[in-house]
Amino acid sequence: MAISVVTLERLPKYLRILKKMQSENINNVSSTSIAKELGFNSIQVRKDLACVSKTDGKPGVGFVVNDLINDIEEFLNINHSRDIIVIGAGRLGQALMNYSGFENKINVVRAFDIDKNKCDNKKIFLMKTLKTYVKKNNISVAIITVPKDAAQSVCDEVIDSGIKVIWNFAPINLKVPDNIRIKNEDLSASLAVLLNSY
Amino acid sequence: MAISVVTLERLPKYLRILKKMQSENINNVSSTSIAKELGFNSIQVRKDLACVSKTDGKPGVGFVVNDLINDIEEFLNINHSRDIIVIGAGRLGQALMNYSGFENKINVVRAFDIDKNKCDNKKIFLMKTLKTYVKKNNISVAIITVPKDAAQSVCDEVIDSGIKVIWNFAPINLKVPDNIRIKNEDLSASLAVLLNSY
DNA sequence: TAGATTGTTAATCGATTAACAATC
DNA sequence: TAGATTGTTAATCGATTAACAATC
Repeated sequence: MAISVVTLERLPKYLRILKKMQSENINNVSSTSIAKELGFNSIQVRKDLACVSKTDGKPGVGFVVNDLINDIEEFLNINHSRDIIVIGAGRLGQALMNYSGFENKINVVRAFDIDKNKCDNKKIFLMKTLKTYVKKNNISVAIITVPKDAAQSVCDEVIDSGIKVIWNFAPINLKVPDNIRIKNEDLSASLAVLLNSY
Repeated sequence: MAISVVTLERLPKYLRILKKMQSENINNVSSTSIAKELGFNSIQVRKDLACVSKTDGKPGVGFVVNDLINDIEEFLNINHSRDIIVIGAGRLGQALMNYSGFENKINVVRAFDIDKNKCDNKKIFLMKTLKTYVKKNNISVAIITVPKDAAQSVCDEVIDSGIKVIWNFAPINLKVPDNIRIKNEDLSASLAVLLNSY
């Protein structure tokens, strides 16, 4: 069965803990200890790990930290390096270019913008060079951080350039064709939950 | 019964559509049309709206746009203005200070940072002035955008200043006492879902 | 061995969707 | 009236949690 979105969302959290343990030379880990660290249920952790790990955990011992890291990275498809780009070199775009929380092999390599002045920065380029760059370097993932009103037309342009996967931070629901994968990141939804949860 | 998190997350999306309609002088809206716009199921939309709207929709007609906006805003507790602050005036912190996607009444009024040089900006202040400001202005919500390694100690300091609700963007799971509400925003989890969903 | 932890099967819980009578 | 749309009740679906035998 295909993995569920909720499990997918938990995997990076496991990965973070496992890498911390790795850096502390801890060899084995139990689902109980991972669960405790994250405030999850240990059965849930075990079920999640069962979806991705190639070797079973050992009763009484737990899992091998290094193996688990490899298995999760392979499953998440982040065991090979991957270049992604940002459209819109405003503050948010630049923040994402420098974000330290993405997995090691994910590199936000370039931002594109219509503003010539922004292109002084070594990693920011003019929007009109987008299509050539995407084709030449086989980029498939783009993050959109342009202002709301520009977002849909920029999105169309990005798709035209050959991008297949879009992560949208503009506060608008972008419409894309069926063959394009999109996630509309909704910060106001996150805030709504935070302000109102129990 | 308490509202579910998933419903809570959908409400801001409805609000966005409704406000767009309001600006276009559309008076009535059906759950079907909202659902279509967002790619949701119309029964789901109706159920969600039933949780928050004070007056029933009219069969054959739908809901009154203006009323729905008021009801959702009241429910989400964003019908009165609310000041929130940012801790860490890096690119992400500044991006959030200028983000246009939050609801009107939510104002990110100030950022705090340990770097004196950043405080040239009119809205950025030294960290050591945090506690006084929070107490004096009765601030209850803070966004943390400091580097990962500083995050937990900054978080402790923020709690000590009197903040009750924390929205953490640093890529680490912050630990807080039971009486503090926290959301660890996990961008690498979002990316994991995007790269691997179906 | 005894204790810790595993994976699996079954039970529970909650969210989504379907069906449908009511009504503007 | 006929068509559109509502709110509610029941069915389905999937995720979480509980129970437990197996085993290191």
